[in-house]
Amino acid sequence: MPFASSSSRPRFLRREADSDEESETSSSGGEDDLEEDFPEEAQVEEDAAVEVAPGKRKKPPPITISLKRVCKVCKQSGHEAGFRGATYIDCPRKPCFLCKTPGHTTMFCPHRVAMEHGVIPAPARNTKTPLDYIFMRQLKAKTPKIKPVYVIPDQVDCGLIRFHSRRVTCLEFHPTKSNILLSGDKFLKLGSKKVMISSSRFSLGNDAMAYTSSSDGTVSCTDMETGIGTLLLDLNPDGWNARIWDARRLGTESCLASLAHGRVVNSAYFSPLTGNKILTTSQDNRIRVWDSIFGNLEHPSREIVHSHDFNRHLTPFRAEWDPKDPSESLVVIGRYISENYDGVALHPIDFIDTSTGKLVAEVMDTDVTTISPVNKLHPQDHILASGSSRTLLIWKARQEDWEAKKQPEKRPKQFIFRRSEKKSNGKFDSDSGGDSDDSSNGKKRKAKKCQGKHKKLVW
DNA sequence: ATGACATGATCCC
DNA sequence: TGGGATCCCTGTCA
Repeated sequence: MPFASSSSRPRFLRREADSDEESETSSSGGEDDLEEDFPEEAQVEEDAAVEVAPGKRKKPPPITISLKRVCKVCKQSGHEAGFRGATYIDCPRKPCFLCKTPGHTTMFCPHRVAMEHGVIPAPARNTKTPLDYIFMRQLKAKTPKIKPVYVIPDQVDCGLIRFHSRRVTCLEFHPTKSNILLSGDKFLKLGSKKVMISSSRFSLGNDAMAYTSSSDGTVSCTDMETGIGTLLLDLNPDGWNARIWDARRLGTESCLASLAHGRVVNSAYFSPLTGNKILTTSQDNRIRVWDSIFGNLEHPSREIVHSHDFNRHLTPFRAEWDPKDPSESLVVIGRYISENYDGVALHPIDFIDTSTGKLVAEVMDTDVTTISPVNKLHPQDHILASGSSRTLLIWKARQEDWEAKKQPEKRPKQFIFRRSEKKSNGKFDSDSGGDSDDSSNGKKRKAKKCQGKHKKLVW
C-alpha cells in the first residue's frame, strides 16, 4: 500500500483525557469500518502514568497520547486525504468534490468519467409569449439551420510571460490590434490605490484606451500609449460599502429575469455573436447555459458539472465563450481538480461544447502545475491567453494544423506540452507513475524533471 | 524541505 | 441574524 513508506511524514498528535467511551486505548480493531482498509496503518499509543496523590479518592483518568495518522479533512483515523504522488485521494466521508453528491468520491464520480453525463437537458419551454414570437421571427431566422462547426487545432505552442507580481485576475484582447493583450492582477495600482482589478475592457471608440473596474467600486480609464490612468467613477467615496448599483437607475421591480443558482455566481456572459444565450459560472461547480434570453429562464437549458470550486487564494473561475464559434456553443474554463498525467498533477484548461456537454479539448503544460482560473480566447486568431497564478500563458495554434481541420473530434483532444520532449499530443496513462510514487511532493518533483527552455512566441 | 501566510464564502452557534 | 470559526486538489517566499 502506498502509505507504508511514509514514516517520515508528520504525524498528528492527539491528546485525549476523557471518558472511556471516547478513549481509543482499548480499541482492538473496533475503530471504524474504514480502518480495515488500512491494516498496515501505524498506530502508536502511549499511556502516561499518572501518580495518584495519597488521600485522593478518585484516580484521575489516564492521559492518553495517541500518535496516529488522521485524515486532514475529517480528522478521523483509518484513511487519509491528500495527494498520493500526483493522484489526489478524497476523504470518503465527504461528498464528491466534483459534483457535491455524497456516496462516492471524485475518483469515481460519473461526471469525471464522462463529462457529458453532467448535462441536464432543457425543460419544456413556454413559446407562447410575444417576446418569443419576436425572437422566432427576427432573431432566430438569422441563425443557421445546421450548426456550424467550431475548429479545434491539432497542435498548440505555449509561451510563458512572468510579468505580474500578484495573481492574474482578468484578461482582455484588443478588439482590433491582434497582438495586444490587456491583463490585470490582484493588486494593480490604479492612481494611488492598490485595488483588485475585477474586469477590463478596451474602449470601442478609442482603442488606445482601456477601462478597468475594480472591487473597491472604482472605474478608471488608462491611456495605453502613456500609461496614465484617470479615475472616472468612484461608487464608494467614503470607503467600503456591501452595495449593488443599477447603472440604469431602475428599481428592483423592473428586473427582467432572475436566474436561479445554487451558490454564488462568478460570471455571466451574453453569447458574443447574437447575445441570445447566457453563460454563467457558479460556485456550485456547475456551468449553466440559458439558450434564449427571451424564453423561459426559470431553468437553464444546460447544466454541466465542472470542477471550478471557490478557493479564497484563487481568482474565481469564469467560463468564457469562444468568440470565433459561429454556433455559440464552445466555451473555455480552467479546471480545479487535477489529473495524473504521467506522474504529474496538472490542472487542464477545458474546452466544452455546451450544446452536448462534451469535453472537446483539454490544454495543459507540464511546466505549469498551477491552476488557470482566467482564460480568454482571441476574437480572431486561434490564440488562448490564460492567467495561472502570476504567470501569463499564451497558447497559439499552429496555423497549418487548424486550417486543414474541418470536423471536431469525438474524443477530447489533449494538448500536453512537455519541454523535455518538445511536444506531445498523446494521452498519458493516468495510472502510471502515480501509485509507484509515494512522495507527498511527487507532483512537484516530477514537474521539475520536465523543465527546459520556453518557446518564444511572436504573435 | 518546511512553515507561514494571504484572505473570502460558508457554516454554525 | 450576525459574527467568529472554519476551510478538500493554492502558490510563493523565507
